[in-house]
Amino acid sequence: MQQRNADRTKARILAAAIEEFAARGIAGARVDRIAEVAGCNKAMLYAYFGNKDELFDAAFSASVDQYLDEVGFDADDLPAYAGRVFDYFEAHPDRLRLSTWYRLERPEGQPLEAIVAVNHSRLDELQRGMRRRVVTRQFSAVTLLSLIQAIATSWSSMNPEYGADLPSATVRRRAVVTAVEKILS
Amino acid sequence: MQQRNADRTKARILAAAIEEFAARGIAGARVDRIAEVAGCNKAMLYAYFGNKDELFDAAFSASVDQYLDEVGFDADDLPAYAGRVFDYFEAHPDRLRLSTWYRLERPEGQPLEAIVAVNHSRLDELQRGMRRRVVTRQFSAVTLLSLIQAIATSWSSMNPEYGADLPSATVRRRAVVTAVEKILS
DNA sequence: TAGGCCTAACTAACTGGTTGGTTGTTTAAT
DNA sequence: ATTAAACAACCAACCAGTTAGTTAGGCCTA
Repeated sequence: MQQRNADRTKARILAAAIEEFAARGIAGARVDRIAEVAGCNKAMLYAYFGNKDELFDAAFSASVDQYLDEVGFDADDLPAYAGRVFDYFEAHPDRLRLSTWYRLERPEGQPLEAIVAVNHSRLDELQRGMRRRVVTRQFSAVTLLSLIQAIATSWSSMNPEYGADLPSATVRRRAVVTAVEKILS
Repeated sequence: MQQRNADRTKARILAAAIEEFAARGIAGARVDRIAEVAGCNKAMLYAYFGNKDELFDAAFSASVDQYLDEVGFDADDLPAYAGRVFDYFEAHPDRLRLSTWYRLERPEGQPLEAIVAVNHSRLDELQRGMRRRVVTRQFSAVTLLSLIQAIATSWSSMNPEYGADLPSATVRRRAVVTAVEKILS
Protein backbone atom coordinates (compact mmCIF):
# COMPACT_ATOMS: atom_id res chain seq x y z
CA MET A 1 0.00 0.00 0.00
CA GLN A 2 1.26 3.40 -0.96
CA GLN A 3 2.15 5.91 1.65
CA ARG A 4 0.97 8.83 -0.44
CA ASN A 5 -1.89 8.87 -2.88
CA ALA A 6 -4.11 11.88 -3.40
CA ASP A 7 -7.00 10.00 -5.03
CA ARG A 8 -7.09 7.39 -2.34
CA THR A 9 -7.04 10.04 0.38
CA LYS A 10 -9.79 12.02 -1.33
CA ALA A 11 -11.95 8.92 -1.53
CA ARG A 12 -11.41 8.13 2.14
CA ILE A 13 -12.30 11.69 3.10
CA LEU A 14 -15.46 11.53 1.00
CA ALA A 15 -16.54 8.25 2.56
CA ALA A 16 -15.91 9.57 6.06
CA ALA A 17 -17.77 12.77 5.19
CA ILE A 18 -20.83 10.87 3.97
CA GLU A 19 -20.85 8.92 7.22
CA GLU A 20 -20.46 11.95 9.45
CA PHE A 21 -22.84 14.25 7.56
CA ALA A 22 -25.47 11.50 7.31
CA ALA A 23 -25.30 10.98 11.04
CA ARG A 24 -25.17 14.60 12.19
CA GLY A 25 -25.95 16.96 9.33
CA ILE A 26 -23.94 19.96 8.25
CA ALA A 27 -24.13 21.99 11.45
CA GLY A 28 -23.72 18.93 13.65
CA ALA A 29 -20.83 17.39 11.76
CA ARG A 30 -17.34 17.91 13.10
CA VAL A 31 -14.54 18.43 10.64
CA ASP A 32 -12.06 16.96 13.09
CA ARG A 33 -14.10 13.79 13.34
CA ILE A 34 -14.21 13.40 9.56
CA ALA A 35 -10.44 13.81 9.37
CA GLU A 36 -9.93 11.28 12.14
CA VAL A 37 -12.19 8.67 10.50
CA ALA A 38 -10.56 9.32 7.13
CA GLY A 39 -7.21 8.77 8.79
CA CYS A 40 -5.64 12.01 7.64
CA ASN A 41 -5.04 15.53 8.79
CA LYS A 42 -7.77 18.13 8.82
CA ALA A 43 -5.75 20.38 6.53
CA MET A 44 -6.16 17.82 3.75
CA LEU A 45 -9.93 18.34 3.75
CA TYR A 46 -9.39 22.02 3.20
CA ALA A 47 -6.74 21.42 0.54
CA TYR A 48 -8.98 19.06 -1.43
CA PHE A 49 -12.49 20.34 -0.79
CA GLY A 50 -12.24 23.99 0.20
CA ASN A 51 -14.37 24.14 3.33
CA LYS A 52 -17.00 22.29 5.33
CA ASP A 53 -19.89 23.33 3.10
CA GLU A 54 -18.15 22.39 -0.12
CA LEU A 55 -17.17 19.09 1.42
CA PHE A 56 -20.83 18.43 2.15
CA ASP A 57 -21.72 19.26 -1.44
CA ALA A 58 -19.07 16.88 -2.73
CA ALA A 59 -20.21 14.12 -0.39
CA PHE A 60 -23.88 14.57 -1.24
CA SER A 61 -23.22 14.71 -4.97
CA ALA A 62 -21.18 11.52 -4.82
CA SER A 63 -23.98 9.86 -2.89
CA VAL A 64 -26.64 10.99 -5.36
CA ASP A 65 -24.61 9.91 -8.38
CA GLN A 66 -24.21 6.46 -6.94
CA TYR A 67 -27.93 6.23 -6.12
CA LEU A 68 -29.06 7.33 -9.57
CA ASP A 69 -26.64 4.93 -11.15
CA GLU A 70 -27.69 1.98 -9.04
CA VAL A 71 -31.47 2.38 -8.95
CA GLY A 72 -32.25 3.48 -12.49
CA PHE A 73 -35.79 4.18 -13.66
CA ASP A 74 -38.45 2.43 -15.69
CA ALA A 75 -41.70 4.16 -16.62
CA ASP A 76 -43.04 0.86 -17.96
CA ASP A 77 -42.84 -0.81 -14.56
CA LEU A 78 -43.22 1.78 -11.84
CA PRO A 79 -44.10 -0.65 -9.02
CA ALA A 80 -40.81 -2.47 -9.64
CA TYR A 81 -39.00 0.87 -9.67
CA ALA A 82 -40.58 1.74 -6.32
CA GLY A 83 -39.44 -1.62 -5.01
CA ARG A 84 -35.86 -0.90 -6.08
CA VAL A 85 -35.97 2.50 -4.39
CA PHE A 86 -37.23 0.81 -1.24
CA ASP A 87 -34.45 -1.77 -1.43
CA TYR A 88 -31.78 0.84 -1.94
CA PHE A 89 -32.73 2.89 1.09
CA GLU A 90 -33.32 -0.19 3.18
CA ALA A 91 -29.71 -1.15 2.43
CA HIS A 92 -28.37 2.41 2.74
CA PRO A 93 -30.52 4.29 5.25
CA ASP A 94 -27.71 6.82 5.68
CA ARG A 95 -28.19 8.00 2.10
CA LEU A 96 -31.77 8.96 2.81
CA ARG A 97 -30.69 10.79 5.93
CA LEU A 98 -28.07 12.65 3.92
CA SER A 99 -30.72 13.70 1.45
CA THR A 100 -33.00 14.87 4.25
CA TRP A 101 -30.24 16.96 5.80
CA TYR A 102 -29.67 18.51 2.41
CA ARG A 103 -33.31 19.47 2.14
CA LEU A 104 -33.41 20.93 5.64
CA GLU A 105 -30.08 22.68 5.77
CA ARG A 106 -29.96 23.96 2.19
CA PRO A 107 -33.42 25.47 1.86
CA GLU A 108 -32.50 28.14 -0.63
CA GLY A 109 -29.53 26.51 -2.25
CA GLN A 110 -29.82 26.02 -5.96
CA PRO A 111 -30.78 22.46 -6.84
CA LEU A 112 -28.18 19.93 -7.89
CA GLU A 113 -27.75 19.83 -11.64
CA ALA A 114 -27.59 16.04 -11.66
CA ILE A 115 -30.98 15.72 -9.98
CA VAL A 116 -32.64 18.37 -12.12
CA ALA A 117 -31.47 16.66 -15.31
CA VAL A 118 -32.56 13.22 -14.12
CA ASN A 119 -35.95 14.52 -13.04
CA HIS A 120 -36.56 16.06 -16.43
CA SER A 121 -35.64 12.89 -18.24
CA ARG A 122 -37.93 10.90 -15.94
CA LEU A 123 -40.82 13.30 -16.46
CA ASP A 124 -40.35 12.98 -20.21
CA GLU A 125 -40.31 9.23 -19.94
CA LEU A 126 -43.48 9.28 -17.86
CA GLN A 127 -45.23 11.54 -20.36
CA ARG A 128 -44.28 9.24 -23.21
CA GLY A 129 -45.69 6.37 -21.15
CA MET A 130 -48.92 8.31 -20.74
CA ARG A 131 -49.22 8.93 -24.46
CA ARG A 132 -48.61 5.24 -25.04
CA ARG A 133 -51.37 4.56 -22.47
CA VAL A 134 -49.17 2.38 -20.31
CA VAL A 135 -49.16 4.96 -17.52
CA THR A 136 -52.27 6.36 -15.85
CA ARG A 137 -53.26 9.86 -16.91
CA GLN A 138 -55.14 10.49 -13.69
CA PHE A 139 -52.14 12.29 -12.23
CA SER A 140 -49.66 14.62 -13.84
CA ALA A 141 -46.14 13.28 -14.34
CA VAL A 142 -44.73 15.44 -11.53
CA THR A 143 -47.47 14.31 -9.17
CA LEU A 144 -46.89 10.69 -10.00
CA LEU A 145 -43.14 10.91 -9.45
CA SER A 146 -43.69 12.69 -6.16
CA LEU A 147 -46.25 10.15 -4.95
CA ILE A 148 -44.13 7.16 -5.90
CA GLN A 149 -41.07 8.61 -4.21
CA ALA A 150 -43.07 9.33 -1.06
CA ILE A 151 -44.55 5.85 -0.95
CA ALA A 152 -41.23 4.11 -1.61
CA THR A 153 -39.61 5.96 1.29
CA SER A 154 -42.68 6.12 3.50
CA TRP A 155 -41.30 3.86 6.20
CA SER A 156 -38.01 5.65 6.52
CA SER A 157 -39.64 9.01 6.93
CA MET A 158 -41.91 8.04 9.80
CA ASN A 159 -41.14 9.30 13.23
CA PRO A 160 -39.98 6.45 15.42
CA GLU A 161 -43.20 6.11 17.37
CA TYR A 162 -44.29 2.72 16.11
CA GLY A 163 -41.64 0.60 17.75
CA ALA A 164 -42.59 -3.06 17.89
CA ASP A 165 -45.55 -2.58 15.54
CA LEU A 166 -43.19 -2.09 12.59
CA PRO A 167 -43.70 -4.93 10.09
CA SER A 168 -40.83 -6.91 8.60
CA ALA A 169 -38.91 -5.62 5.59
CA THR A 170 -40.64 -8.13 3.34
CA VAL A 171 -44.10 -6.98 4.38
CA ARG A 172 -43.10 -3.34 4.11
CA ARG A 173 -41.69 -3.88 0.63
CA ARG A 174 -44.84 -5.62 -0.52
CA ALA A 175 -46.92 -2.74 0.84
CA VAL A 176 -44.86 -0.25 -1.17
CA VAL A 177 -45.21 -2.18 -4.43
CA THR A 178 -48.92 -2.82 -3.91
CA ALA A 179 -49.58 0.80 -3.02
CA VAL A 180 -47.92 2.02 -6.20
CA GLU A 181 -49.92 -0.50 -8.22
CA LYS A 182 -53.11 0.87 -6.71
CA ILE A 183 -52.07 4.43 -7.44
CA LEU A 184 -51.55 3.48 -11.07
CA SER A 185 -54.75 1.46 -11.49
CA MET B 1 -49.60 44.79 29.18
CA GLN B 2 -47.73 43.47 32.12
CA GLN B 3 -44.03 44.01 32.37
CA ARG B 4 -43.47 40.80 34.26
CA ASN B 5 -45.28 37.57 33.74
CA ALA B 6 -43.63 34.19 33.87
CA ASP B 7 -46.25 32.39 31.78
CA ARG B 8 -46.19 35.01 29.08
CA THR B 9 -42.40 34.91 28.93
CA LYS B 10 -42.43 31.12 28.76
CA ALA B 11 -44.89 31.21 25.89
CA ARG B 12 -42.79 33.77 24.00
CA ILE B 13 -39.68 31.64 24.50
CA LEU B 14 -41.51 28.56 23.26
CA ALA B 15 -42.76 30.33 20.15
CA ALA B 16 -39.31 31.70 19.38
CA ALA B 17 -37.80 28.26 19.99
CA ILE B 18 -40.21 26.61 17.56
CA GLU B 19 -39.28 29.18 14.94
CA GLU B 20 -35.54 28.85 15.45
CA PHE B 21 -35.43 25.07 15.80
CA ALA B 22 -37.71 24.60 12.78
CA ALA B 23 -35.41 26.77 10.70
CA ARG B 24 -32.05 25.42 11.87
CA GLY B 25 -32.49 22.25 13.88
CA ILE B 26 -31.01 21.51 17.29
CA ALA B 27 -27.32 21.78 16.39
CA GLY B 28 -27.88 24.77 14.11
CA ALA B 29 -30.12 26.72 16.46
CA ARG B 30 -28.56 29.49 18.49
CA VAL B 31 -29.74 30.04 22.03
CA ASP B 32 -28.90 33.73 21.81
CA ARG B 33 -31.11 34.11 18.76
CA ILE B 34 -34.03 32.45 20.52
CA ALA B 35 -33.62 34.78 23.49
CA GLU B 36 -33.43 37.80 21.23
CA VAL B 37 -36.57 36.87 19.28
CA ALA B 38 -38.37 36.07 22.52
CA GLY B 39 -37.37 39.50 23.79
CA CYS B 40 -35.78 38.27 26.96
CA ASN B 41 -32.44 37.30 28.36
CA LYS B 42 -30.78 34.00 27.62
CA ALA B 43 -30.69 33.13 31.30
CA MET B 44 -34.48 32.91 31.31
CA LEU B 45 -34.38 29.98 28.89
CA TYR B 46 -32.14 28.13 31.30
CA ALA B 47 -34.28 29.07 34.29
CA TYR B 48 -37.48 27.85 32.65
CA PHE B 49 -36.38 25.00 30.40
CA GLY B 50 -33.07 23.68 31.74
CA ASN B 51 -30.93 23.56 28.63
CA LYS B 52 -30.98 23.69 24.86
CA ASP B 53 -32.03 20.07 24.44
CA GLU B 54 -34.85 20.26 26.94
CA LEU B 55 -36.01 23.47 25.29
CA PHE B 56 -36.20 21.64 21.99
CA ASP B 57 -38.22 18.88 23.62
CA ALA B 58 -40.62 21.40 25.08
CA ALA B 59 -40.97 23.22 21.77
CA PHE B 60 -41.52 20.04 19.80
CA SER B 61 -44.02 18.68 22.32
CA ALA B 62 -45.99 21.90 22.21
CA SER B 63 -45.98 21.79 18.42
CA VAL B 64 -47.15 18.18 18.33
CA ASP B 65 -49.90 18.77 20.87
CA GLN B 66 -51.26 21.60 18.80
CA TYR B 67 -51.08 19.54 15.62
CA LEU B 68 -52.87 16.54 17.11
CA ASP B 69 -55.50 18.79 18.56
CA GLU B 70 -56.13 20.67 15.33
CA VAL B 71 -56.06 17.90 12.77
CA GLY B 72 -57.84 15.10 14.59
CA PHE B 73 -58.48 11.73 13.00
CA ASP B 74 -61.34 9.90 11.34
CA ALA B 75 -61.02 6.26 10.29
CA ASP B 76 -64.37 6.54 8.51
CA ASP B 77 -63.09 9.16 6.10
CA LEU B 78 -59.37 8.75 5.60
CA PRO B 79 -59.11 10.79 2.37
CA ALA B 80 -60.58 13.77 4.20
CA TYR B 81 -58.15 13.19 7.06
CA ALA B 82 -55.26 13.17 4.59
CA GLY B 83 -56.57 16.41 3.16
CA ARG B 84 -56.59 17.99 6.61
CA VAL B 85 -53.02 16.84 7.23
CA PHE B 86 -52.04 18.36 3.90
CA ASP B 87 -53.78 21.60 4.79
CA TYR B 88 -52.13 21.78 8.18
CA PHE B 89 -48.61 21.41 6.87
CA GLU B 90 -49.32 23.67 3.92
CA ALA B 91 -50.27 26.35 6.45
CA HIS B 92 -47.47 25.45 8.91
CA PRO B 93 -44.52 24.12 6.93
CA ASP B 94 -42.26 24.87 9.89
CA ARG B 95 -44.03 22.22 11.96
CA LEU B 96 -43.12 19.54 9.46
CA ARG B 97 -39.53 20.73 9.45
CA LEU B 98 -39.48 20.59 13.25
CA SER B 99 -40.69 17.04 13.12
CA THR B 100 -38.04 16.12 10.58
CA TRP B 101 -35.30 17.63 12.70
CA TYR B 102 -36.58 15.60 15.61
CA ARG B 103 -36.35 12.41 13.59
CA LEU B 104 -32.83 13.19 12.35
CA GLU B 105 -31.30 14.60 15.49
CA ARG B 106 -32.93 12.33 18.05
CA PRO B 107 -32.33 8.94 16.45
CA GLU B 108 -32.15 6.96 19.66
CA GLY B 109 -34.33 9.08 21.89
CA GLN B 110 -37.34 7.36 23.28
CA PRO B 111 -40.52 8.29 21.44
CA LEU B 112 -42.83 11.01 22.68
CA GLU B 113 -45.54 9.63 24.91
CA ALA B 114 -48.18 11.81 23.30
CA ILE B 115 -47.48 10.42 19.84
CA VAL B 116 -47.29 6.82 20.97
CA ALA B 117 -50.65 7.11 22.70
CA VAL B 118 -52.28 8.80 19.73
CA ASN B 119 -50.86 6.22 17.33
CA HIS B 120 -52.26 3.39 19.39
CA SER B 121 -55.67 4.92 19.52
CA ARG B 122 -55.58 5.50 15.77
CA LEU B 123 -54.48 1.94 15.07
CA ASP B 124 -57.36 0.70 17.24
CA GLU B 125 -59.78 2.91 15.37
CA LEU B 126 -58.48 1.64 12.04
CA GLN B 127 -58.82 -1.96 13.15
CA ARG B 128 -62.38 -1.36 14.26
CA GLY B 129 -63.02 0.16 10.84
CA MET B 130 -61.60 -2.95 9.21
CA ARG B 131 -63.87 -5.20 11.25
CA ARG B 132 -66.79 -3.04 10.26
CA ARG B 133 -65.63 -3.39 6.62
CA VAL B 134 -65.45 0.35 6.06
CA VAL B 135 -61.66 0.23 5.79
CA THR B 136 -59.72 -1.94 3.34
CA ARG B 137 -58.10 -5.05 4.83
CA GLN B 138 -55.50 -5.19 2.08
CA PHE B 139 -52.98 -3.41 4.29
CA SER B 140 -52.36 -3.71 8.00
CA ALA B 141 -53.39 -0.76 10.15
CA VAL B 142 -49.79 0.34 10.68
CA THR B 143 -49.07 0.15 6.98
CA LEU B 144 -52.15 2.15 6.15
CA LEU B 145 -51.34 4.88 8.64
CA SER B 146 -47.77 5.07 7.35
CA LEU B 147 -48.84 5.25 3.71
CA ILE B 148 -51.44 7.91 4.33
CA GLN B 149 -49.01 10.03 6.31
CA ALA B 150 -46.39 9.71 3.57
CA ILE B 151 -48.85 10.64 0.84
CA ALA B 152 -50.28 13.59 2.75
CA THR B 153 -46.82 15.05 3.26
CA SER B 154 -45.35 13.85 -0.01
CA TRP B 155 -44.89 17.31 -1.50
CA SER B 156 -43.16 18.74 1.53
CA SER B 157 -40.64 15.94 1.67
CA MET B 158 -39.44 16.23 -1.90
CA ASN B 159 -36.05 17.65 -2.56
CA PRO B 160 -36.37 21.07 -4.16
CA GLU B 161 -35.42 19.96 -7.64
CA TYR B 162 -38.78 20.48 -9.32
CA GLY B 163 -38.89 24.22 -9.27
CA ALA B 164 -41.42 25.65 -11.66
CA ASP B 165 -42.96 22.26 -12.37
CA LEU B 166 -44.56 22.23 -8.92
CA PRO B 167 -48.37 22.28 -9.30
CA SER B 168 -50.62 24.66 -7.38
CA ALA B 169 -51.73 23.90 -3.84
CA THR B 170 -55.22 23.02 -5.07
CA VAL B 171 -53.91 20.48 -7.54
CA ARG B 172 -51.51 19.04 -5.01
CA ARG B 173 -54.27 18.70 -2.44
CA ARG B 174 -56.55 16.94 -4.88
CA ALA B 175 -53.71 14.54 -5.77
CA VAL B 176 -53.27 13.67 -2.09
CA VAL B 177 -56.96 12.98 -1.53
CA THR B 178 -57.31 10.99 -4.76
CA ALA B 179 -54.20 8.96 -4.01
CA VAL B 180 -55.51 7.98 -0.60
CA GLU B 181 -58.84 7.04 -2.14
CA LYS B 182 -57.06 4.76 -4.58
CA ILE B 183 -55.02 3.18 -1.80
CA LEU B 184 -58.24 2.39 0.05
CA SER B 185 -60.17 1.08 -2.95
C1' DT C 1 -39.36 44.06 52.38
C1' DA C 2 -39.36 39.51 50.56
C1' DG C 3 -39.33 36.75 46.73
C1' DG C 4 -39.89 35.85 42.16
C1' DC C 5 -38.75 38.06 37.57
C1' DC C 6 -35.22 39.73 34.80
C1' DT C 7 -30.53 41.30 32.96
C1' DA C 8 -25.55 42.47 31.89
C1' DA C 9 -21.43 40.57 32.07
C1' DC C 10 -18.67 36.71 32.16
C1' DT C 11 -16.22 32.09 31.24
C1' DA C 12 -14.69 27.63 29.80
C1' DA C 13 -14.82 24.93 26.06
C1' DC C 14 -15.21 24.25 21.31
C1' DT C 15 -14.86 24.91 16.19
C1' DG C 16 -13.78 26.02 11.46
C1' DG C 17 -10.02 27.37 9.27
C1' DT C 18 -4.74 28.53 8.68
C1' DT C 19 0.25 28.24 8.73
C1' DG C 20 4.96 26.87 8.54
C1' DG C 21 7.45 23.12 8.12
C1' DT C 22 8.36 17.91 7.04
C1' DT C 23 8.53 13.85 4.33
C1' DG C 24 7.92 11.07 0.34
C1' DT C 25 7.98 11.01 -4.95
C1' DT C 26 9.09 12.47 -9.55
C1' DT C 27 12.18 14.69 -12.85
C1' DA C 28 16.18 15.61 -15.29
C1' DA C 29 20.92 16.90 -15.66
C1' DT C 30 25.20 14.73 -15.01
C1' DA D 1 22.99 4.94 -12.65
C1' DT D 2 23.43 9.06 -9.30
C1' DT D 3 21.91 12.75 -7.24
C1' DA D 4 19.98 17.05 -6.36
C1' DA D 5 16.43 20.07 -7.34
C1' DA D 6 11.40 20.63 -7.71
C1' DC D 7 7.07 19.26 -6.48
C1' DA D 8 3.18 17.12 -4.21
C1' DA D 9 1.23 15.00 -0.07
C1' DC D 10 0.97 15.44 4.48
C1' DC D 11 0.86 16.94 9.49
C1' DA D 12 1.23 19.29 14.46
C1' DA D 13 0.22 23.22 16.43
C1' DC D 14 -2.07 27.23 16.49
C1' DC D 15 -5.66 31.16 16.15
C1' DA D 16 -9.63 34.02 16.23
C1' DG D 17 -14.28 33.85 16.63
C1' DT D 18 -18.28 31.60 18.55
C1' DT D 19 -21.31 29.05 21.81
C1' DA D 20 -23.72 26.90 25.63
C1' DG D 21 -24.14 27.71 30.05
C1' DT D 22 -23.36 30.63 34.75
C1' DT D 23 -23.34 34.22 38.14
C1' DA D 24 -24.02 38.18 40.81
C1' DG D 25 -26.94 41.50 41.40
C1' DG D 26 -30.88 44.99 40.09
C1' DC D 27 -35.94 45.69 39.74
C1' DC D 28 -40.83 45.22 40.32
C1' DT D 29 -44.89 43.98 42.85
C1' DA D 30 -47.55 42.03 46.52
